[in-house]
Formats: sequence, C-alpha cells, structure tokens
Amino acid sequence: MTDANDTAPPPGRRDARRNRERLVEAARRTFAEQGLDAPFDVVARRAGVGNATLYRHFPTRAALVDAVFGDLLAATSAAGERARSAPDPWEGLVGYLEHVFAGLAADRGSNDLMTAHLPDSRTLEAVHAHNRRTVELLLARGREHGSVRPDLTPEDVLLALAALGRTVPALAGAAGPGAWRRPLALLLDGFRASPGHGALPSPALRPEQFDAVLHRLGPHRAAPTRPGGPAGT
Amino acid sequence: MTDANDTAPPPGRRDARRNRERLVEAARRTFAEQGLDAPFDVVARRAGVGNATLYRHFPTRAALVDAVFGDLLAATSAAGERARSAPDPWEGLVGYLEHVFAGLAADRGSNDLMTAHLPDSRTLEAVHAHNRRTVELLLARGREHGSVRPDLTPEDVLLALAALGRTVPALAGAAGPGAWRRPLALLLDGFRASPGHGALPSPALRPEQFDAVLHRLGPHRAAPTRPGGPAGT
Amino acid sequence: MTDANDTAPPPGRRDARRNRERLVEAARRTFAEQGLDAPFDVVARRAGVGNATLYRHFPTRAALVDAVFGDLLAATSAAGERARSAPDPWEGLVGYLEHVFAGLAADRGSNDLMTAHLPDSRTLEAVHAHNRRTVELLLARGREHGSVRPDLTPEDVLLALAALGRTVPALAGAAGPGAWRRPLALLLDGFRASPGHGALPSPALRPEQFDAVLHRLGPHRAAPTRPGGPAGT
Amino acid sequence: MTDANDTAPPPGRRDARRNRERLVEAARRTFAEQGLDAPFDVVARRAGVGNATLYRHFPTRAALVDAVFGDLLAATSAAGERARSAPDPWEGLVGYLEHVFAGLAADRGSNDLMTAHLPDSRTLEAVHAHNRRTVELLLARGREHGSVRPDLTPEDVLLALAALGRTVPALAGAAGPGAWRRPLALLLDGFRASPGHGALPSPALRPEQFDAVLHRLGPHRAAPTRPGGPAGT
DNA sequence: TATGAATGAGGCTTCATTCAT
DNA sequence: TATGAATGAAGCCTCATTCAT
Repeated sequence: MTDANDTAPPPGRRDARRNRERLVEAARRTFAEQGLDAPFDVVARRAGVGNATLYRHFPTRAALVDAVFGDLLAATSAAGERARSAPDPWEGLVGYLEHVFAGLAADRGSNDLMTAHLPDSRTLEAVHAHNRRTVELLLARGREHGSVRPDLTPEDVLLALAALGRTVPALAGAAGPGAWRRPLALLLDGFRASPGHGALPSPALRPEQFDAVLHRLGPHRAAPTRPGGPAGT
Repeated sequence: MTDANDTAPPPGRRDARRNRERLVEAARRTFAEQGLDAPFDVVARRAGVGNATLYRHFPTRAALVDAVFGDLLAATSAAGERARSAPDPWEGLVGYLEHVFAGLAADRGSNDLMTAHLPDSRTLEAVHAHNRRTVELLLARGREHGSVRPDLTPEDVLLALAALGRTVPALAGAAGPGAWRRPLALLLDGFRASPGHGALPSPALRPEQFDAVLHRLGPHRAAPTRPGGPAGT
Repeated sequence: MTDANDTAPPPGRRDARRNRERLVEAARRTFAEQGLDAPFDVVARRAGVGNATLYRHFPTRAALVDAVFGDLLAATSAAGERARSAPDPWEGLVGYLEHVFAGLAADRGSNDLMTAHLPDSRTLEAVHAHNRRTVELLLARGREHGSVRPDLTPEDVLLALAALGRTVPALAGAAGPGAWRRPLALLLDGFRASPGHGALPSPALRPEQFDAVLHRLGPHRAAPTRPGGPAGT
Repeated sequence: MTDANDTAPPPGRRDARRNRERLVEAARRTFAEQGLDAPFDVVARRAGVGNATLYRHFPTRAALVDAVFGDLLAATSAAGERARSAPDPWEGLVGYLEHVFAGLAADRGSNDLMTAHLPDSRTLEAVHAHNRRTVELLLARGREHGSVRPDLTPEDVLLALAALGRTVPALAGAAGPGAWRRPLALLLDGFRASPGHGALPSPALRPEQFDAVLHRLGPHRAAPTRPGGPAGT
C-alpha cells in the first residue's frame, strides 16, 4: 500500500529501510502532535537518526508527508470502499464521515492532511481524490434513495468536512476524543432531506473552486502549547 | 463603544497620527493576509517605518490588534443589538450570522478576531463576550418561539461559527464574497427545529470548554504566498 | 553647593529651571533604583518631560550624574567636615564611614557614585577627592592618637569602602537597611591598632593605583529585578 | 569531580571538538573581560563560529558557564579538602582564602563564579555549596581552637569574600596579581580572635539571606573596554 | 551512505540617540 | 525651547538547509 507514492524507489536497498521506517513513524507522531510544519530536527531526533538522513530520504516536506500518510490513503480508501458498498447510502455516508473524524481526533496530522493543500504531494492529492469520489458516489446514491437533500453537492460536504475537521483536534483536546460527534450530527441534520429545508442559496462550489479553497487554507498550525497547560489563558 | 478600547485615542500629536494610521492600515492588511501572528517587522516595513516605531505605538501585539479591530467591536455590537431586537428571533439569528460572515469575507483579520484567542486583548475579549451573549439571547428566544431546535446550545452555534468562519476568507478568495451563504444555509438547516432531526449526541460543550477550543485553535496562519506557489515548501 | 558642577550655566533662564529640577529629582530616584545606567527614557518619563529635553539639559550621562549627585558632594563634604573636627579621631572615622554606608543603603545611586569611575564627571571626581582627603586626615590623626594601626593607608580604607559599598544595596535589600553594620564592624576591627595584628603584607596601593581600580570596576549593574520577587530563584 | 558536571564530556565527535574547545576558550576570555552575562554573539564571533553553533553546543548560558568553569570546581574542591585537613585551622582558613583569591586574580570569570548567582548552573551551585561547607568547617574548628573570633559566622566570611572578590580582578589589573594580599590581611585581622575586638553588632546573616545577597549582586559587568580608554564611554 | 555540525537568516524586543514640529 | 516620534543597532533565540567527515 505504501509503494505507489514513495519518493525513494520501491523498498530498495539494505538496512536503510529500517531508517526510513523509523523516520516515517517519528514523522507520523510528530505531525500528529505539532502539525505538518513541525521542525525537521524534531522528527529526526525522534527517529534517532541525523537530520541529514531525513533529508536524504525525503528531500522535501511534501515527500515526507507523502510517505507518512501513505497509510492514510489505504485506510481512507478502505473506509471509502466499505461506505460505497453499504446497503443504506445514508448510513454509508454517516459511517464514512465518522471514520474520517475519528481519525482526525486521534491524529493531528491526519487533520492537516484532509484539509490542507500541500504542493507536490501525490499522496495528498490521492487522498483528496479518493475522498471526493467516495462522497460523490455516496451522495448520488443518497439522493436517489431520498435520504440526502437533492441540492447537496459533494463540495458542500467536503467543505463542511474541511471546516469542522480543522477544529477536531482542538475539540478532542478540550473536550475529549468523541467531542466531534455532536457538531457532526448537526451537520448531518442539515444534509438530510427534510421538508423543513429550503433551497440552498448561491451556486454550489465547483470542484476546482473547492481545491482553491483548500489551497488557500494552507497547513494548519496549532496554538503553541506553552508550559502551564494547553487549555488555559 | 469604540473609544473606550483604543490604545491611544485620537488626541495624538502631529504627523505621528499619520504614522499610526499607516501602521494600523498596514497591520490590517497584514493580518488579513497572514493572520494575527504576522511578524511585527513585516507590518512595520509595510507601513514604511522602523520596527521600533511600531513598538512605540503598540507595545504589545494585543494593543495592535485592539487598534486594528476596534471598529469591528462597534460593528459587531451594533449588529448584535439589531439582532436582539428583531421581531422574529429566527430572522434575528440568521441576520446576525450573516452580518458576521459578511465581515469575515471582507477581512481576513476579522476572522481571526472572532475565532482566535489572544491574551490581553480587550477588544477581542469584548467581541467574544458580546458575540456569545447575542447568541445566547437569540437562541433562548428562538427556542421559546419554536423555530430553533430545543437541544441546540450557544456553544454549538459558536463552534460552527468558528469552524466555518475560518474558511470564509478562503471561500471568498476562491469563489467570491458571497460564497459563505451556501454553507451557512446548510448549517442553519441543522439549527432549525424540525421533526426530521434526531437528538444531538454527546454532551454539549460547556462554555469553558469552548474557550479552550478557541485557545487551542490559535491564530490562523494563511498559506504563505511565496513566489512559486502559495501553499507550500 | 550645586552651582560649581552644573553643566548648564548657573541657574540660568526661565521656567526651564523647574524642568531641570524635576529631571534631577527623577534621575536621583531612578539611579537609586536601577543604578547609574538606567534608561534615559525612564528618567524623562518620570520627570514628566520629553527625553529630548533631558538631552538638552544633560548632553551626556556624566552630566546628569554630576547634577544628580551635586547634593551628595555637599552632604559628604559636611559629614567629612564633622568627622575631621571630631574630638576623638577614631570616633570620627567610624562616624564618617557609618554616614557613608547609611547613604549607600538608602540610595542605590550613591553606591555607584562612591565606587564607580565615570569619565568626565566633575562631581564624581570632587566626591572622590573629598572623600580621600577626609580619610587621609582622619587616618593621620588616628595614627597619632594610637587608635588606628600604623600601617593602614587611606587607600586601604578606600578600597574596603568600595568593596563593601558595592554590596550594601544588596545587603539592604536582602537583610534590611542596617545590615551593613556588621561587616563594617568587622572591617573596623581590622583597621584598629591592636597587638594581635601583624604587619600588612605587600605594598599599599598608591593613589593612582586606587584610581585605576575604581576605573576598572566600572559602573555597577544590579541583577534585574524580575517579576516573582527580588530575592528568589 | 570534573567530568560529572560537563555538559558534553569528551566523547564528542570529530573536529567539532575543536569548535567546542574554541567556544569554551572564547567564553572563558569573554567572561573574564565582560562578566558572565557577556553576549552570546560576542563569544561566538570570537570563537569564529556562527551563533547557532554556540547554541548547539551550549543551549543555555548555564551550560556554557558549567563548561567553562568545570575546572574551577575541581580546583576549589581540592583546595577545600587541603584546607579542611590542615593541622592548624587558622592556617587552613588563610590558605583556603588565599587560594580562592589567587584564582580570582588570575581569571575574571572565576570572580563572577564565586560571587554571582546564575540559575540552573550546577557548577556554580556546587562551587557555592562546597565553598560554604569548607568555610563552615574551618570556622568551627578555628573557634574551638581559639584562633577565630567566636561570633564570626560563615556568612560573615562569605560576604567578605564576595565583596573583596569582586574587586580582585580590578586590583590585579591595576596593581599586580598579588595586590589582593593586603586587603585580605586586613580582613583576616578582623576575623581573628583578639581582646581588642568588640562584639559584632546586628544579627548575622542567615544562609538564605546571604543567598539573596548574591542573587541581588547579579553578574558583574566590567567597565566596557572601548577604544579610547579602558573604562569609559 | 549516514552523520552531526555549521550556518545564516528571520523574528522578537530594548535603548541610545537624532529629527521634525 | 520643548516635545514626542523615529530610527537603527544590538542582543536573544529558533529553524531550514547545506557541509565535511
């Protein structure tokens, strides 16, 4: 599952693979804690290798991100497949979003991945593409099925996902790992077909407009966690 | 409402007022582009003054923010008053949120103001407090009135506001100044009382938990607009 | 007593004298608290005048010091005169030193004055000169009288004064305004003629050597008094 | 005794050891000239390396001080041991103080070390602790033995050491490396038991008061050695 | 290839000193 | 003349990136 997006040729050579894996794992944890713009030195130190080794394996931040979130692609894809084949399309959509949010709550880095644009990251592009495709399919089925409001577009869902997703780590830190369930439920009530819902105003985002939004959102940076506790002052 | 919070009200001196205004204007633009944690030096350079001059006028970042967004407080307060006295509470809530989002769309800095925690900024605290109070009142009336779903809390609304608000400048940039209307409508459909809505899961955020969320969100930082691509490296 | 050392011509002109006095008073207090290298702006602000006004009155730090400690010259001179005419020379010496130390304990600035070399300060030179002369006379009488050990030179006393003097403000802050009495008593027991005292080794400092010592000691700078209390950490 | 306190003992890497040594040497000289609060940049420049390199080797000032003065701890400890085991306690005390002063005369930095408070420096704390303990023991023995005046406390001696110690480098510079002998002899005559000595006035400093005094004294800063003369502006 | 080290630039803040009104 | 403002340099620290072994 990792191969398609690796910067280095397949899993090439010697014990350098060990180093690479340690780097990826260290980066995963560091990104989860500090966001995608964590210092390189921190990642290297955590991996127990020199920083230059990190550069050798991953010449750019995007390459590292690619490697780190290769797995996310797999996991997201799998969740997407499950959702696509769910008998009830509404349940499929709900389950899919819940899966994504649970990941965001568990891992700060995933958050950035789903909501951030990072140039040159093939993994990220792949995640975004698969994500979009999944939502498209689920919405289409849901509209047919009558459970999803007819004027809801994939971009509506993706935008809501990005917006709420960016708050999920903060929510998790302040109110526990399941705190995203309530705002998600609110969102879903808006997505659902209901006689009480009026028509949505203003045109839906076109796909490339949504991409531009992500692009402009940029990588997220957390409030510095100062000594004294993360929720104070 | 504005004067009481200014760091150094109009009774300034001579041409230094010119400088002050240039600083505030530079800060406004810089905050709009880079977020509330934009480098002081950038603001000063943009204003065409030395960095120490910036410090003279605004000894702390909070003072600068206060100066820049003093107007926002007044505007938000006025909008809040109007909303509170609206005959129809649902219309009042909608109108208030529309006002806030329109402000966010017009000025990136406003976004941070509404959603960021910045210690010692009286303007920011005042904006937050007024905002919360307005939402509280409107929800209370709306629930009585039957238009707002009964289990919706102010924190639900404030969180949605913060989450979507953070994307508004990106939306505006990518799809025009009114692009927030559609996602807001989706949100509102979730807020409205409707037989199709289930009960909201997981406990509502307590006020101090919401504050902690804001704190953890930190100031937003836009994708750096570098030569070669706006989001990365 | 002030005139001889003023930088500005006698007490010249108009209401500028008022400003000058306020500056001198502000400088006295500021020097007392922060030492002779206190920021100019602090002095000016405390005096309620612009910093440029301070510069106009006192183009150099030395000029300000001169003005500030003109009074000290007077006070020290008076104490010296009293000491010189004391019936018992030992009592005179003790009383003089006690006077000086009491001043040091009360006023941080005095400390610097007595022990610091500051180029171009005529007041400081005058204080030093008078101080030396007083000690010389008292020692001469004390040796004749038999109460002072015969090999004690003025430089011995002046050096001890400078060394202990530099600690007096710290002593006062940590253990009260009279804390200098005990170490001074120890010193005096060493100064006194006594059969138990051997001959002093190594040659006495020559006057110009003592000046060089003061020169090298430079102005004293206190430990920054950080929030949290001055005696902690 | 030295190795245990090194920030990064010999097992360094390659030619970086060269850099480290150059940094330590540069720091030693710079501290000797400017005191323990000399600018980091100056040290780095003198060592011919970038300032960040200094930070890499010594993340805090205390670490640098520790590295620079690690030897002093060993030397002081050894001198303390010799003094404690001297047959004649008075001679032990005298010898110990002479050793300390000789060190001060040779190296300005040592001066600060003995008399300055610097948070988090293990070397400094160790030096202070050992110094105090040595003086305590020697005084106790000397009082029993009858050579030390009975009311003399360790804090009396330590304060005198700090006060005179601060002048020793200036003394050495102005009058030669042995110039401290004469003022030390004067002090010792005051310490010695003698019928001519009265009772010491005012209570002795308590240990924590003495610590507060050191804290307040802060690091010493020499007169800036500028072009145009060694002590002035 | 891997490494630790080195670097330089950038952001922050404080002050002495000069300038414009 | 008095003033507040402006300035630039200096010190602190952090990090992305390149170098020497």
